[in-house]
Amino acid sequence: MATGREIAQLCGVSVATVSRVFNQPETVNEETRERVLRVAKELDYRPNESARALSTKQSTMIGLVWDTDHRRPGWRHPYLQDLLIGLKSALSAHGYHLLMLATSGDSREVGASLADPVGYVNMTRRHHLGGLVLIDSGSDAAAFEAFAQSGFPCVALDVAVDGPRATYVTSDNEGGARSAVQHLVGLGHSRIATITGPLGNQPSEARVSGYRKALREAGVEPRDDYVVAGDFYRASGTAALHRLLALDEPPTAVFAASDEMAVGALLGARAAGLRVPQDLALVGFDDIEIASVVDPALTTVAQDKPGFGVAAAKTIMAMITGAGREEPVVLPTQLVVRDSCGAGWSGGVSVAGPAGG
Amino acid sequence: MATGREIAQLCGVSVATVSRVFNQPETVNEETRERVLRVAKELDYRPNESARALSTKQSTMIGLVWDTDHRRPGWRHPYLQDLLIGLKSALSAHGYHLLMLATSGDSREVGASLADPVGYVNMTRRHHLGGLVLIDSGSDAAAFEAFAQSGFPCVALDVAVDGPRATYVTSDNEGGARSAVQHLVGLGHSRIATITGPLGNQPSEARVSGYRKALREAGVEPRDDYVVAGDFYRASGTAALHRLLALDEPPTAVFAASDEMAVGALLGARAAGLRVPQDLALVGFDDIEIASVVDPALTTVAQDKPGFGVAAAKTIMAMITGAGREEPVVLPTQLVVRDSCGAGWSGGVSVAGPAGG
DNA sequence: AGGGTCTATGTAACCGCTTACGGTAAATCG
DNA sequence: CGATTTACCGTAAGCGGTTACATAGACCCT
Repeated sequence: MATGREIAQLCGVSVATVSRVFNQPETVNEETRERVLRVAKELDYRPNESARALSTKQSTMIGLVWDTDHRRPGWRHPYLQDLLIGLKSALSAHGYHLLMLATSGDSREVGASLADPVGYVNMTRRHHLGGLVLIDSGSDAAAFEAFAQSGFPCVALDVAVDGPRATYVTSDNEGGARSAVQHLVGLGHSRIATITGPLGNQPSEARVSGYRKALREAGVEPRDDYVVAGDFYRASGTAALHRLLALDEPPTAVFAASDEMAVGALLGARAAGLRVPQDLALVGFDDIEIASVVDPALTTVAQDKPGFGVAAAKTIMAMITGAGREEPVVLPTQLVVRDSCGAGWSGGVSVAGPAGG
Repeated sequence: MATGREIAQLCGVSVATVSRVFNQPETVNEETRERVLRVAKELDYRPNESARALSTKQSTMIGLVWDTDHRRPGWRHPYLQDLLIGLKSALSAHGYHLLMLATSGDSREVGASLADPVGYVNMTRRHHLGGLVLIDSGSDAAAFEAFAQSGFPCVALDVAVDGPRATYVTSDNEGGARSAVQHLVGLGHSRIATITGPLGNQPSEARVSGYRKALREAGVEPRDDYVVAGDFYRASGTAALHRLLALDEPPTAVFAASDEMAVGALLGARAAGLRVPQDLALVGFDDIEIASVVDPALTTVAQDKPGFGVAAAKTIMAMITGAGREEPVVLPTQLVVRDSCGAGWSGGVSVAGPAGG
């Protein structure tokens, strides 16, 4: 591998000049610059990033902290791929790269052990990463929060961390849920239940909140027995639906806080002999791929999937470049009306009277 | 940030000894070692990986080359997440990390321009990566092949590259396809068509080959008009099915080379008024999530998704550690019988006579 | 002509770690 | 008991860049 020194010798200049050619081209004479560039090309020169990082005390890498939650094995991020695409392309534009990190081992605390070679806290310091993008896997919120306080540039996804140089990006979960429930109300439903995500999960809480808000706005008093907790998994959707159907006054519509749970509820409804949407209207959240292929196709609240990645990248870059923190970004959601809610279904909504307290 | 020098001073030893404590602990006196470790812990010391890499001329990072194919926008890898999970965990065990790279810009050739800061060829050299994992995105096969010849440790997924230190991991595509078609034959079908992946794509070719082999083994002569090309996308499955149905003697069963296309075919069949599996049996490939939720649930050939990542990680680590190349690994597939093929369907298979040339 | 600017470049220190080499003292050997 | 090995550790030379500072010439001004 050719080094700067070799180029310098061949060009009859000093290594400093070679370095300048690549870092502050305007400070070097045009003729010299071209000579250096030509020789560099001939030698197929590639600057050594390690040497560079050592000298400048910063790297062009940002860490992506992503773990499959050990407390919820089998859990998959609903749109990791789109997220990565957005993240990667936006970062590339700045010449930055993604290093995949884990919350492994004992590295969960900020004062993580030196021995753990793979935890993100460790890696951040060992590699002088420019910043961190934190994907909430459900169990790391507290550790993320602590890390954010350390003053290191980071942006979390779907968990509202705060810190001197920390911020987050999330969907308008409340608004999304609200529009979903409003849609159901508009179709004539008043007995609307919801299947929530895990307790303590922020998007989950926000969706419940949006659900309640929409109900109140419609003059319907939210009922506690219509709010049943799930965990975003499919099976919990089925279980939750069973509980709802066992109520004295079962709901005529259900808003599930994830598409997976909505599919679970769909399966449960079918097993219970209910037709969707005729006997039970269903709306989900996420707009994962499955939503459009189940039968009936799922009405759902779509998130801006690549937008997450792009927003995260832009925000982290802004924080690396400038000082201070950036404002949190809240991405808009969009209700995608398909078949499971009964809108446009020729048979009409079968139950539901006018809204009334 | 504490440095090795500081530790050395506090301990009254030289930096060389500090370095030894972390790299060749057995060569330093136990008492000294413990003293150094204690001080390191107190100072919350983290070795600077850039300095380390600069000195040793190698990093603990391996590159993951993954692009969404620009020729096929919207294409998603069928199981990227599982792949990443397997890859990451297996790599972590060796203290290695994943750096996400792209085939961007003019970096497609080995002699890529120095100016391009993000292409994988460049990154590999600039960062002294330990090796590369190449995910076939459909259009990079030739570039991968060229790169593999360069002697750099790399393992490609689903594309058979060859080189001094290159190998690949893939599924038993031929065997998988064969078992799918055998199953169809076993159900009494003889007019079995296939919807293939893109021409030139290796897994696609292998699946066609398995299809033909199974047919011949069953004494059925493959017909050219029963082989229609798709591109792995859903829409191409629908289009292909239309063509098949327009034949004088339409098939009674279809093996699609991807689940996406199988779903497309399913939609097409439904639109054409055909019932699946009664009027048309359908088998897919991949076992993506969607496969189990469509109606009827898709019979398909499952790939060992996390196995890809684990195998890739093991292989690349073996090549980094030792010299030379590793043998390609071919992962077994498994036929997952669900409803779309008509097995176990009480109505039985409606068409299909005994196999006959 | 002397002083001040500006431009272009060289000099050399430094970033933090690894490691070849050499030295010292204790242990082992014939 | 002198010679040789062994265990342990320090010295110092890198690794390949960046950059503060110094220098030198060209140019402009009074």
